[in-house]
Amino acid sequence: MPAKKQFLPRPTAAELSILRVLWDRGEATVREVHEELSRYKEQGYTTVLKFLQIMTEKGLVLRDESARSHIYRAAAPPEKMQQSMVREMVQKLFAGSTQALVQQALGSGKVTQQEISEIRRTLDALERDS
Amino acid sequence: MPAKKQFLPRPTAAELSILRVLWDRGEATVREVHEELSRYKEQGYTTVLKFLQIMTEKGLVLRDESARSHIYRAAAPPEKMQQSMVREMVQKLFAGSTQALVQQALGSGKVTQQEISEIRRTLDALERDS
DNA sequence: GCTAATCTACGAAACAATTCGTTGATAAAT
DNA sequence: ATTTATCAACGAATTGTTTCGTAGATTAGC
Repeated sequence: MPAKKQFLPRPTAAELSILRVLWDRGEATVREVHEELSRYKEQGYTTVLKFLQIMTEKGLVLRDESARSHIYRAAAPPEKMQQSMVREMVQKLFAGSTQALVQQALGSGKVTQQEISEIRRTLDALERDS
Repeated sequence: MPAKKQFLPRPTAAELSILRVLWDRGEATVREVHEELSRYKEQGYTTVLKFLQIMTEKGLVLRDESARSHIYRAAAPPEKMQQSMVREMVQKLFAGSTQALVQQALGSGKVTQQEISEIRRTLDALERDS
């Protein structure tokens, strides 16, 4: 039995772009990931293959080897990765203040009226729980 | 005259930890930065020196060489860096949705009652401006 | 069956990030 | 004035990231 990794390693930039494809499609072969990424960036097939092999070792993706074309999927859902990376950013860049991050994001990003309402509802729920 | 960098490069993890010290203190010598970082991580003096030299070349910090001990300060205020890095994270990890980032942050980080109120005021202000 | 195409695995090159030893210069202490 | 401490500069070793060429195996097409 292979040892399960206890916590997801932080993906590099290139690894993250691959994870996005997998999250999007659910699962994919090397060829499918490569075709998707090629739309944005010139990249060799074996480059993508190598990354997926490395990511398998790191525990970032899972591989189904039953067919000749191995099928990959992300080891964790996007929410888990988002949580982990947001947390890291709050610690390292916002001195631990979640609020500071939220204010920064709201101040510099586009947010629709409807999204504002949704955020309000989240704040309501947060208050109720405390 | 040295060419001014048009946009701040993204700092690496190690560079970011140095920037935090500089933002905290306003300015510092290599020794001061080194002493501060040594509290958390064993690190050689010349390692910190090297980083500050590299960061000077990259345009991340500014150096006053008038005294024997050069004095460094961050080239940009923390807000600028936060904005730039939050934007990148929204694009690469939240499919461009600022709201998704905000929801994720609120859901997993500690936020006090008072901070919630402040965020509400920010939302109010956002609505007025649109 | 033979040839093409497609796939994984391997290795290594190219590049970037991190670390620190050594050197020579300057200043401080004696 | 001589020794000692402190400093910036440099170069290089080490490690991590990104890239892809080549080889060998397997499948598909003829």
